[in-house]
Amino acid sequence: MEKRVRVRFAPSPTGGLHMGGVRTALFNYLFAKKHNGDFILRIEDTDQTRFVAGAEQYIIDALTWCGIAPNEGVGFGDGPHAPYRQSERKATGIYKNYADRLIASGHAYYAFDTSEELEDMRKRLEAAKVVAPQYNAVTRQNMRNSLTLPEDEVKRLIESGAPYVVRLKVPRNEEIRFQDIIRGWVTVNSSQVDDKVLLKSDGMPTYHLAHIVDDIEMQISHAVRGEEWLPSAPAHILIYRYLGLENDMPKLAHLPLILNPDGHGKISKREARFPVFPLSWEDPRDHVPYGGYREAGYYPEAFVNILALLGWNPGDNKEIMSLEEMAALFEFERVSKSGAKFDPEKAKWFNQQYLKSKTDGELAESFRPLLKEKGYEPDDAFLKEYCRLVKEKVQFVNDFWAQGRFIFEEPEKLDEAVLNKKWKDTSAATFTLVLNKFKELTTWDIPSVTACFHEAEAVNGGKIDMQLLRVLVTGASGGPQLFDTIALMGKEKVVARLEKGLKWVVANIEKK
RNA sequence: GGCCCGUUCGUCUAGGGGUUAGGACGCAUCCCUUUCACGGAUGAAACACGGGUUCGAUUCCCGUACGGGCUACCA
Repeated sequence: MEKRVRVRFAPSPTGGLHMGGVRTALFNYLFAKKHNGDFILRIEDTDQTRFVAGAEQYIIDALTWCGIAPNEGVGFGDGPHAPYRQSERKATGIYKNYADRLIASGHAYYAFDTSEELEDMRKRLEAAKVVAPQYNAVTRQNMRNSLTLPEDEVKRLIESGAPYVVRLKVPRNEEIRFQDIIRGWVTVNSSQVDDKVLLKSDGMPTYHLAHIVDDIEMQISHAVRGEEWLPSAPAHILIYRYLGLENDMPKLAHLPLILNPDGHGKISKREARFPVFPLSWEDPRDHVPYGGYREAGYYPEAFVNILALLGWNPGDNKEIMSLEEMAALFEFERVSKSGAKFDPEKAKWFNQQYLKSKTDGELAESFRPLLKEKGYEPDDAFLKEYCRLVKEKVQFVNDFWAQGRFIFEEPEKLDEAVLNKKWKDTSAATFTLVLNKFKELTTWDIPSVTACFHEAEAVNGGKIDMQLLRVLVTGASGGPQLFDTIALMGKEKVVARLEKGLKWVVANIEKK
């Protein structure tokens, strides 16, 4: 019988969760949803030296914002396997129990080497031109551990409280073969694997031991994680094997990494010219602030959509998909093996697609608070119309203000490039005519304003340059639909702008 | 350096022994438009290289190159 699908996202709270981590969480989420399984959040806080206050809450907030909340685990309600924080699980003695089992069966051992002794070993090996210095089947013979020390000495050391670690006893030369759902068969020789530390001298398990114990205990069916774990997977296979759990271990899926669009390597928060965090993040240690996708104006649906298509696709050409649609289509067989460079331009396009699908009312509601910050609180009808005009021009609600700011505030200057290019000796008379026509107008709406302009053209005896009118009224060479904008601004404002603009242009622009 | 993983337009990717190698972003041109966009159409743009296997390879195999990851009592 197939195991119930239970997957976990297991970050360590060492900082803000970046977009790569979110994507790992997302794939876990999609897979769980597709199979009506469980999605668990487990916090892997076994490294006390790297613990960062607030990081755990950030992870919870980020997953929530993205709409991919786990249904079990830290921050999302305890399930049958509580606690879900490894530091708390350690208190139950669970990790030590498993380590003891490995020691009892002869697959793990105590090591008493100090960090200086380890350092010396590495130096010695490097001096001897050993390419990959490591604590392994060969070098452990010369170190202080329970395999080299007499039994009573080991006993004495432990009883005296001497610090020790527990290491995995990796065989010297053995082919380790395992299957990855995404990559197929992977083979590594055990000579490439070092005697990994399982239990640290502070009693905490390392990732290698802890995640295996927890995946077994929590009955995880699939371990989905980043490609950076591929090299240590053989060691993990060995641990499962020595524990007699190879048949119960989760299936493995190593996700390709998200790469920097320019430059090299995986995405780094320092050099990126785009947000790398879902939510803004400030590390309490150095107080360097980083912007987030939320603050940049991305819709969570868009953000998650972008991420999903970085390394996965449904097989047809569909790109805009809801979480539900993606979950229905998701499978690891369609996850690519190679890393994907993130394209910030395409990310913006995705957001634009989502923005275009919103109603004017929805847009008005999301723009209202931003506008209030600027000191303006127009009525609903005005705001909706504003959004209708401006939405076709932008990718983010955050840009709504800049796009139509001139409607609220007088422009500081008029676009001189356009004026210099197009202003003619007859222009002043032409636009005075337009101004006067506008002044006479009693009904001020889109059809009336449009008709009024056409009347002016009739009197003028020819087309009147709309871009010049645009500059005179709005200051800019481009912007939303002109007549619609003029109608929205109201007669008083338009007339005043036109008068003032005309005066300024006559005094400052050279005629053609 | 060693080990592991990878390599289709600039980017994300579809495809897969015989295809005009498809789509999307971006870019260019045109159409729509008396302004600005949206939209529509079109175009430029890719199978890393060298050997095999085969009637035939971009697709399978092997090398090389390039890219990425790992190489801690970090995850």
